[in-house]
Amino acid sequence: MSTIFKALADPTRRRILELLRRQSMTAGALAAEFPISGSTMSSHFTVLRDAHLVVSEKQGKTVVYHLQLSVLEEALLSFADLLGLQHRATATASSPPNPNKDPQP
Amino acid sequence: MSTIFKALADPTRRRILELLRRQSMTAGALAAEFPISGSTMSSHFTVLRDAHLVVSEKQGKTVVYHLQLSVLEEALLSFADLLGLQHRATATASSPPNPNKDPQP
DNA sequence: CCTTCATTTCGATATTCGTCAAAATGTATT
DNA sequence: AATACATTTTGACGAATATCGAAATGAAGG
Repeated sequence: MSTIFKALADPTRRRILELLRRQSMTAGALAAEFPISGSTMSSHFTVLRDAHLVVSEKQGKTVVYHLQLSVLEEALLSFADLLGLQHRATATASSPPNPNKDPQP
Repeated sequence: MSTIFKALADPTRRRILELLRRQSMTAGALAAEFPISGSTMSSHFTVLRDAHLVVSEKQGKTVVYHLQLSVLEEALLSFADLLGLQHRATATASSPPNPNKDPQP
């Protein structure tokens, strides 16, 4: 729980998640979106990976990062429960506005 | 946003919120629930106050802390929106299990 | 094989964080 | 006023964090 909130506590990392919701991206493509060094980005990726908010997939020369929306969802939900926040059916795996690949077969 | 997530990133602070949901409590009563010093507790209170997750009310010799559930709710909700998480009617101000005072007149 | 490209790891540094004990500040009560 | 109590502020410390540039690793491609 702390791991997740700690991961969410940094604006760069929240923005990374936001970008990854639209589409999975390579480390390089993500890094290009921020004015910080690649090595710093890499450590942000590590934090997000450790929190299981993203997974990485090596694809030849590059590394693609995927958002794990369900993990975030679960965490937020169980925290909300802890505090007695109401919520009805925080639907799992709702399709993002424009999914990664497979443009609607 | 960062302020809130940062506040939530510490287990002691999350537990404080949890306790305050059941009932508003004085600084001392809260401190008694944790194995850490009063001064440390005080700085946790400051973090929570800065995030507007609690408000403090001076009552004579003591200070009573109140949870601001709506703020937490709003933050979680708008973050969920940002990530496109579904949610239906995260009802505001649902009465806690056993409200602070006024035992059901 | 050697180079190039993508990413991560490694030190290094500055800042923030959680913690404590001691001191300071209020607020009653005597 | 002097004392006692509740809380906060201060100053100190070690651990963790965000950041960088340089070096290391790994995968194609020539």
